Amino acid sequence: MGRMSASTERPRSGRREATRRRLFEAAVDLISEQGYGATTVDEIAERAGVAKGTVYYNFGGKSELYTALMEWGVTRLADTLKAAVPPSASPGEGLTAVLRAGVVFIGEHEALARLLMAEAWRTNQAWYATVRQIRTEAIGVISGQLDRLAAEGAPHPGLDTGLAGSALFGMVVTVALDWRTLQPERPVEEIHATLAHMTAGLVGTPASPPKNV
Amino acid sequence: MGRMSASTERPRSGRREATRRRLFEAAVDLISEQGYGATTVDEIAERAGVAKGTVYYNFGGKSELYTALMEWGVTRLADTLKAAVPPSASPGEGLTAVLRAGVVFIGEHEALARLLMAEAWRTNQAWYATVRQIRTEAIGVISGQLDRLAAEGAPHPGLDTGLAGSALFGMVVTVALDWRTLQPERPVEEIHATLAHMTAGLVGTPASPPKNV
Amino acid sequence: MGRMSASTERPRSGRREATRRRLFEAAVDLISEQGYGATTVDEIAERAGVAKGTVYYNFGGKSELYTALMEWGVTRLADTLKAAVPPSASPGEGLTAVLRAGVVFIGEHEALARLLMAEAWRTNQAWYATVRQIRTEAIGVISGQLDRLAAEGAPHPGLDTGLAGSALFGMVVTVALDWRTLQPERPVEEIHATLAHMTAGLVGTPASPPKNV
Amino acid sequence: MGRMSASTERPRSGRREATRRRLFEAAVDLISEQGYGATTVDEIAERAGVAKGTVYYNFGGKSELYTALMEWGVTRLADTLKAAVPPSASPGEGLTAVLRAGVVFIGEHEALARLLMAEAWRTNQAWYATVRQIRTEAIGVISGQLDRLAAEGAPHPGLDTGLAGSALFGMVVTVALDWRTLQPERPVEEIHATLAHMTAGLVGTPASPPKNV
DNA sequence: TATGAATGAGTGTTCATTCAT
DNA sequence: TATGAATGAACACTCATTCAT
Repeated sequence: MGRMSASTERPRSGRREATRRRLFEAAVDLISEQGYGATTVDEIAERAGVAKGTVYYNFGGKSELYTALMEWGVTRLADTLKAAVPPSASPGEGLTAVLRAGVVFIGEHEALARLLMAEAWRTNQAWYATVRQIRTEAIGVISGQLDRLAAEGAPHPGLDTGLAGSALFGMVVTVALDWRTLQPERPVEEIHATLAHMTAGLVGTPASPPKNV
Repeated sequence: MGRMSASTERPRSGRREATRRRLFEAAVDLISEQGYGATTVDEIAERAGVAKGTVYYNFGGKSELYTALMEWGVTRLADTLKAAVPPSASPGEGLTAVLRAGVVFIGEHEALARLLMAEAWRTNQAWYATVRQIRTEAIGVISGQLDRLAAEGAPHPGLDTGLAGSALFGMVVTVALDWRTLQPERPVEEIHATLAHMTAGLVGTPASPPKNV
Repeated sequence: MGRMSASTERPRSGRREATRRRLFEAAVDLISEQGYGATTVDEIAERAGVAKGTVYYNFGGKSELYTALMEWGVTRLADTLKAAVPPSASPGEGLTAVLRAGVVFIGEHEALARLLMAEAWRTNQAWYATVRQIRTEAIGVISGQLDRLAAEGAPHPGLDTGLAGSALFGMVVTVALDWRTLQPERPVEEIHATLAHMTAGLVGTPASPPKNV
Repeated sequence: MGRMSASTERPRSGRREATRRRLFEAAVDLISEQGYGATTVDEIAERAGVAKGTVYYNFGGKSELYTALMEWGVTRLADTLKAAVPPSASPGEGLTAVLRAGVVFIGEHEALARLLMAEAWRTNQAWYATVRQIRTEAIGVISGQLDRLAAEGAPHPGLDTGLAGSALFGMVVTVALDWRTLQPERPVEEIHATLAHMTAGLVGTPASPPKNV
């Protein structure tokens, strides 16, 4: 937060909050398509339907807008993944659910996912810390399920669940983005099915006939 | 006399070819560290030890240099992966070998891998076609091994090997970059081992005995 | 709010219009002295007392500024010529008046006249259409008087008044510019007198005393 | 072709002279269309079919090439006009002949004529002196005929023949260029006829019957 | 006599940022 | 709370010129 001078937090999104949201949406679309450097503040303001100065009034600058954007978006991803695991789920079910939720989320927020991958390893950017931290959270949700599997004496005792979480995260994002970019007409179920095949060995599911779960 | 010969090829490397190579090397380093937008032509020329005009004389512009760079680099990746599969290898061995080669390559060419992921889904860039095409080649090598597995009646009959190839590609790049970025001190063998665990179900390897770690 | 109003017109001159005018004035002087290619945007901005970016904010680029300039200037020429013919004038008087007005205008706007001649037949320039069109207007005022003369059964029945207008236009501009460039100290009346001599045959005026013919 | 290094002037145009001529021709066309500033040495060399360095080897630089060009071209104009007056011609016939020769010359050397008008009043250019001097020569031929007319007690006793020569020169060039640019399909005779009409008053020709066409 | 790769000062243009309204 | 005219440092790019071959 941080603007807000005299009075306290105002929950109701007045004119200001609406402006910020419009700027967010304009920025995600443009930056994910063109990249941060190639997207101008003019473009963002124009697509949002406001004057250029308004960007500065509301966010202080281009990079602050971008950081806020990443924070906003990636938090939603982490929250979505966390919410995807039913409390009663078995570890295997939990893992499957998380991966499915990831695919669905990316299908609905392609732009954000593209940004996430583009910035994930660019360590010398101002917003790297933000991206990394929340990316870690997202991966943590996956690793959490792997830990539960391991605790149950799952197939691979010595598995490095941290690294494996990163692996599954990369797998999900890559598959989902390739799907949206190259074959957007395919039903999401086919994507899920492929991922289920890929992780069958981990989950301990008999590969071909997924009777249970 | 004096005009270009028929094709762009120029057999004698001579002065010009040497200059181009130096510019390539300077550009990969700088752009992968700083990003395309944040890298200036002046910097590239300076690191290559040539005058700025030489960049334009040889490549025509910044973006053309970048495109040539991507083509050059990503071709090397695809070639490396292709060379990684011994002719006599079983499908399972072949897949394992490809993934290992991918990790090794990325370990040695982080810069390139970062660029690859950053640009992979940025469809409106001038160089998108180049990146996509050669990325497809790289994934094709993986999918090829999966096809061989499938032909042998591997664990998952209905597997979409194209999508699965993309999944494994994303997994390998993500893991390898996370390794280099967050835990560069870990031995490469631990990375291989984790990937082996992840793909055990596919390869049909008895999951339990990962003796080599 | 905030976007452009319907047309490009902007009723309140305000700050912006003042800036544009200053840039115009700076540009005419500099370009007519040095030529378009030899005049830099920096120079124009400096003489106008604004920052370089302001040129781009207001005109979009150097060539657009130049086009606007030509349009502005040449429109003034055409307007001046049109206004020079008193409604009650005879055709002969009208023609004389137009030529006199042309000489006076050029005497006061050498810079513009030089540009006009320099660009008049440079057909592949961005601003050629503009120059040509308004030049045609100016010539049209002359041709109009010639038409009236012809209608009165003037000396030369078969005269191509369009071409003749072009001829007189070229004559006036050439004489006026040679005057300003080579003999600026001569009184304007001597220029008028010479032109009157030259056109005496057309106008049918007793050229002082045209005893014969 | 020979080597032949250390001999004296070679009147016969060897390889070198041919190269120079090709460069001349390329340069007139390009510069007259685009202007001096907008024409690059690369373009000139390419159109001439030689390497860029050859321009420097033969002329020393771009502006030297241009100066040589102007000198070459404008000398030809003056010579042509001088040659156009038969020794036996009356002053009136002589003037008519000069103007006709001017139109014909410009019809065949449009490019040169455009340059002449574009540079005629640009006093701060390196080649201004050249242009002015030879332009003066050309006008001198016209003024010469006017002087003869005046000496015969021609229609306008007090005529300033210097200024009048300039006027006729401008008239001829303007008409001829407008003809080539806007109505190139018209026969040259129509242009001559119009000019004859315009100068009828000077020449003392009975206006109505322009029998000679 | 000619070439063309290389140069680098100079220029047009962009764009994040400021600020008076 | 929002605007948009103005800014100027930074940048991509141009092109006349040089020189080793």
